[in-house]
Amino acid sequence: MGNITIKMLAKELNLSTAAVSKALRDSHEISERTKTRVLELAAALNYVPHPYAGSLREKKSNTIAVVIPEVADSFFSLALNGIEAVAIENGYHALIYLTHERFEREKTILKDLESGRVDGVIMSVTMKTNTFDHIKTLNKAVPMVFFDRVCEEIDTAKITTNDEECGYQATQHLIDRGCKKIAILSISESLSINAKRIQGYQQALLDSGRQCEASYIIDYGDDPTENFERLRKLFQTADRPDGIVATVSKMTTDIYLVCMELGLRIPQDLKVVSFSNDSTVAILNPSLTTITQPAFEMGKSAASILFKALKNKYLVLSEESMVIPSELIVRNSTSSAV
Amino acid sequence: MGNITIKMLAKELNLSTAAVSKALRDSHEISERTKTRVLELAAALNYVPHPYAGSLREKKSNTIAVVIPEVADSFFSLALNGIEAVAIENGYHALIYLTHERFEREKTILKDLESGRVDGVIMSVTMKTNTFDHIKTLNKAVPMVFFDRVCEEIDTAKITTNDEECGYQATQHLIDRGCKKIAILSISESLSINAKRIQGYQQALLDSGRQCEASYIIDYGDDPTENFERLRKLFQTADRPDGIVATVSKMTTDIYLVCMELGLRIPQDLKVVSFSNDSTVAILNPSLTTITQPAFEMGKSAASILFKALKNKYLVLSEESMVIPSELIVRNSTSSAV
DNA sequence: TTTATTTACTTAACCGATTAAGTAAATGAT
DNA sequence: ATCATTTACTTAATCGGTTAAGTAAATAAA
Repeated sequence: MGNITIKMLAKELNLSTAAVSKALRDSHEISERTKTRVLELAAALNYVPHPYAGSLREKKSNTIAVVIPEVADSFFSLALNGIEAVAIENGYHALIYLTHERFEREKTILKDLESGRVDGVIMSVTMKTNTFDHIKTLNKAVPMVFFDRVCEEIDTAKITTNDEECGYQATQHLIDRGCKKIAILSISESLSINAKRIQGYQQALLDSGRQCEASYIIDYGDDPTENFERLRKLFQTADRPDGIVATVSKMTTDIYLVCMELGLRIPQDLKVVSFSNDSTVAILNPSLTTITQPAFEMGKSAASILFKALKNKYLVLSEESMVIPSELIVRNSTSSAV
Repeated sequence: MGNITIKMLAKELNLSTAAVSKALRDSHEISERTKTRVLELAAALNYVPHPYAGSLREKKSNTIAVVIPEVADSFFSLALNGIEAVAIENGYHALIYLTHERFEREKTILKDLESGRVDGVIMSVTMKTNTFDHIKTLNKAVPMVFFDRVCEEIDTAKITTNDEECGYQATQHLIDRGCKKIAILSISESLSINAKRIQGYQQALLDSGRQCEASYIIDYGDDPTENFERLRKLFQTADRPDGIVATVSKMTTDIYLVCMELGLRIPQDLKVVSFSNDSTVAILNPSLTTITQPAFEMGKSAASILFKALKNKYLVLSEESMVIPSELIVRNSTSSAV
């Protein structure tokens, strides 16, 4: 587009581009008179410096990348809100990349980011990320901060919540409310947060003198119909669970719908706890007991730490990792007596 | 970061940077032997071209900006999904800017975008946008496409849904289900889509021989407590409505909560229709009758049209506007007999 | 055999900004 | 009055690519 450049300002004012550049940056080498002339013309012509010219020269893009699986998910959209807020504060721009849980896409995106397009990367890996060379390669070129779905193999800052403890808490809560057979829905083998939540679940069962039956750990995959069927089957067995932990928000809909279909009552026949950041949980029928993650704060912290690293290149990112606790919010889906 | 550049490849291969550049772009001026040598070294050293260098020369950033009020909102997050999908397909990158409904922020963002940072802009204005100079100025420099919250004053492509018709449909549906006193929650005076929804509401009332009472058009603002209070007051009057249309999703929670608090039963005492793209509406108590917008498709279309314009600079954007209809999905919040 | 053309490069300019180094004029110091 | 310093600029190099224009050598045409 035919935009105003420094060259055009210089010509108009009979100055060199260097003088104009320095005037705009308030250099002591330029007289007040000239500064005023430059600033006035720049304002009049609505001059906006071209960001890529400066970036090239300064080797600094003032841009970060956010690589996440999905944005139509309360957790990630809230986290993105937090990231963006901090980015703006720091005069940075945020490029967003959605992997849609596809490993190949993640690889392609990270490869592109090696180019110098961004100064730093904030990311949450896909459910399927099980090799890490692409991440290691990028991490050599650009500072990275992980949040939520972190990658243990990379030595950098990781913002997580207390997943294992939450798995424990959720399960313990169901035990406290009288559940005997507690199931858990698992999203991905390779995801560390998923593994931790399940570890917490197993520990809670063990601590209360129960056994962990593998058949109560249900895989929840990509295929919605299959997920639904799997739940329906589970809920129709003689040994059907009387308590269930959903490790991600979107599982909740299926649980409620299958219960409606089969005539199972929540919480009388089945008590439900879900990891969720949805604002509608309070008006579900019954309202849903949740483990609510500090999504916004996690995004904010991830971004803050990244900017700290960008300002201080001697910062050791791996020492900046933090764990922000989630909250168990008890509602009616786990009421004991009704 | 110390990345591989064309200069380094050139030195290593005893070639000029021009030769390397041409080899990488498969120019006929370069011999097969040399191309192979270049390509092999580039692959071995994991060369990724610096995007800003090319952008500067080509005056093309391969980046678009998405300016929206919020991302923690089902409509916008789904739309963003659609936009991003099309961007990737076209080899483009998406910069995201959130206005958080703040007019000043919108102005600052648009000003920055005049710089040449992006090749095009997709946007949905804030609730408060009531002057348009900042948009007009940007539109002179960069092609823009509006979606959902469009700006009538700007002559360019606008992707909307049939808002007026939907306001009519929602209201008519409540009339059909026997409602006598129908209220509507309004988000913003200046927002054209809001105005249209309310026009549809008024038309439906008129067409069925009723009067439109101003007291049934409720302003819903920024302050959550105030919104809640206003609803509570409305529902406590002798003349309280027996039907209500929520023009945005987040109002639903308040309606349900106020009803719970006051012991009003949905749908017996109050029937509710909401504009919403939330996936949880089916498991609310009672499940919520919605006008569901084609959010993903709107995002996709907006992006497709923008890229069409980027490929063909003679395209007249204002002729590409389109209206994608929403869908009334009847659920239990508007059941007539119970 | 001589000239024309093609091949396979290199040189140099450019995109828009920044900045180190150079310079002429004005001011200050001795 | 002379040299030193400061002021207020300009020139030129740079970031990492792309490309128009130039060129030497090889091949083809007359």
